[in-house]
Parts: sequence; C-alpha cells; structure tokens
Amino acid sequence: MPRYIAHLDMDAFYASVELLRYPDLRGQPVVIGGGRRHQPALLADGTRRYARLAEYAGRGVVTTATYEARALGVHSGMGLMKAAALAPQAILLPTDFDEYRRYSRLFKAAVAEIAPQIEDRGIDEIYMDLTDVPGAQDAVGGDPLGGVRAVARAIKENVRRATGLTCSIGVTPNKLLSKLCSDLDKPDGLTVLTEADIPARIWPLPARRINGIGPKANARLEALGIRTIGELAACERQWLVEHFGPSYGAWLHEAAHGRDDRPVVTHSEPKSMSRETTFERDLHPRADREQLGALFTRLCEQVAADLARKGYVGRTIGIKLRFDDFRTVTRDQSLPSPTDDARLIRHAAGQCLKRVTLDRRLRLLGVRVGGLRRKEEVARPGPPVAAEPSAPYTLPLF
DNA sequence: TCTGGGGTCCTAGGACCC
DNA sequence: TCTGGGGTCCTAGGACCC
Repeated sequence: MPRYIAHLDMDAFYASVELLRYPDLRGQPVVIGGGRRHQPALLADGTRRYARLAEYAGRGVVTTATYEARALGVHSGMGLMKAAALAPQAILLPTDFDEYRRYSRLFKAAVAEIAPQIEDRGIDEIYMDLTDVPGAQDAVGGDPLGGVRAVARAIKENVRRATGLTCSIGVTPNKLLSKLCSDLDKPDGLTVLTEADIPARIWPLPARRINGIGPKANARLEALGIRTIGELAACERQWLVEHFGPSYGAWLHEAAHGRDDRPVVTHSEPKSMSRETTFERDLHPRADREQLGALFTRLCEQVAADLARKGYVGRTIGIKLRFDDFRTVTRDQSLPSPTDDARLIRHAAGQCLKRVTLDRRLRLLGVRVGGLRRKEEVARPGPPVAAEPSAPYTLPLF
C-alpha cells in the first residue's frame, strides 16, 4: 500500500489574515512587517488611513507580501527600506503574531477533523499522513489517485470554511516531494503525483527549491554547473560525496531522486527557547552600557517567563551578540541543574558575556535557554543524597 | 537600502571517563 | 615511556527553515 504524505501551505498567510480584517485592501500591494508604529488609523468618516511603504524608516524586514506586492519584486526577508524603493506606494501593515497564531490554530483544527496525523512545521504549514484517512486508497473512475485527491480537496474546503483562507497542498509518497509540490500550483493549488512523475515534474525545477538546499549549498552547486534537480540527479553519488561530504553528499543524491523515508512526526518537545532583539541604532558597549544592561535583563526575564508559562526548565544558558559588521558570536554555559529563574539566567548570561571581547558597536543581543526538560518531570532539588559507599575494588579495564 | 526573530540540526575539537 | 579506542558531554559556529 502506498504512503500518501501531504504538505499544506497557507497562501501568503499573514497578508491573507490581514485582508480579512481590512477587506478594502484586497487587490492592492500590501506588505507586512516592521514595528507597531504604522498601525492603520481610523478616520472620522469611518475610512482608514494606511501607512505607505515609502514612509517607513528603520531596520525591519518584509514578513509577507500579497501577490500584488510580490509582482513588484517584494519578497519576504527583504529589508523594508529596499522594498520601499521598489514599491513606495504599497500599503504597510504591522505584524500581529497573536492574530496569526489564532488563525493557525483554526486551520490546523480544521485539517485535524479530516486528517488527524499532523506534523507542525510552524505557523502556516503542516505535513499530514493521509495513508489511513478513509477513502484515500479508493480509486475514482479508474483513477487510483482519485481517493487522495478527494481527501485533499475536502481538507482545503474545511480550511476555507473555518478561516476564509486558501491553502495549497502537495500529495506524494514522501515529505520531500510533497513540500516541493505544494508550491507548484500556488495559490489555492492541489498537486498530486507519484514516483513516475519525478522526471517530468520535479527534475526541471531549480535545485534551490529542495528543502535543505539553501543559499550556500546552491551557490556551490551552481559553481559546479548544477542548476536543476535533474542535473543534480545526474551526478554520481560518489562525486557528490567527494564535494559535499559523506552525509550531505549522500543526502543530495537521495533528494534529487525524490527519495525520503522520514515519518510524519505528530509530537515533539522543544529543545530551546530564546529571545533576541535588534536595536534601532547600534549601541556602544561602554557609552550605552546602562541601556544594554537593562535590555539584557529584560531578555532574561522574557525567556524565563516563556519557560514558566509553557512549563519548561533548562540548564544551558546562552547569549548571542551581533556586531555592527554583522559578525555574530555565541557563548553558552551549562548549569548543574535546570532552571526557569530569571535571576539565575541573568547571572549565567552575564558570565557568558564576560567571555566576549566587546570591541565594536552591537546591533543585536539575545538570550537562549537550551537543554529543556518539562518542569514537572525534574526532581525537586532535595537534601543532598548520601554518597554511594565507595566501591572496594575498581575493575581494571585490561 | 544593508540584512527580524524564533527555532532545529550538524560538525568539530577538547575534556573526561572507562 | 608510549601506546589505543570508544563514548558522552560541553562549547562555538554555521547552514537552513518558517
């Protein structure tokens, strides 16, 4: 029996949620990003006044853009100042993560009514295992994929009914291919394919589209004359291993042939939690010492609050600094026992900070707690346990 | 016009233990 | 006096993803 793995990606998620609130913006280039300063203003006549990208000044980046804004060359991750140069008249809205999280829960619940085997991949996408969903294995009118296609359509319809939003779905035998396919027919798309379709549908795509080939690996591939997934598939495994190492090289070979046996993981525990902030202007370690210290303490308090709210403690405390030249350094330190105490975190983070040479202005400061455990599963620090009676004799190794 | 914030995983060297 | 080797933990950095 074939596996039917699906990947669902909400279409321009943040921007689409905003359009539900501000339907008058539908059809216009809209960009989401930056701080709260460009909140729409409600005018006396009941209409709203929106900020234009041209009015923005600061260090924010584009979080999402509507398809109309993308047509002007604006993409997520782009600096807002650069986006403003491309599309000065585009509407700028601040990000409202609470609202996006609310819609995220709504769409996931709608999916779960039909396909309960869900792997969370962030706020706007999920994998689903449709293999055991009733009807997924049925042929429809001689089409062996008719059953899964109908299931996927039902999921899309349920999401739309619950949220008013559209999504795109890819259904294939594995996660790697499904992720690729959910992107082939956006927005409001549905792409179903089997292994037999790989040469015609997958191999013409740029290698960069594979989840796991980022800007660095792609640049190295291009330098070797490899641009498409098909060109990658044509490479000998051994040759890829020689150029990219045993692990990544072998994976590149598998990926290019559309092979991936990772399961859909329906539950996972967090490994770390962090808070970081980029300053409006670069701060000097000495001249702005007080401000930095206050910021540092606040980050520690925020991570501590995040840990407590979610019921975790952690024992590896780390800091992250970014200098004005964009160089990033991290330092961490493991404590004897896990904590969610802001003062303990602040102290350990302070120790970490002492190990960094502060010879430049800073643009970012971050605090992270790793090595997480569920708080209720960690033994209370009780009275010291009596030492084991020392062994009378240690077995020699040889 | 310089590049957010929240994560995961991998690699690699050194300490330390058996 | 020098020689092995495996395992785990700790730390730093980097690639990648949403």
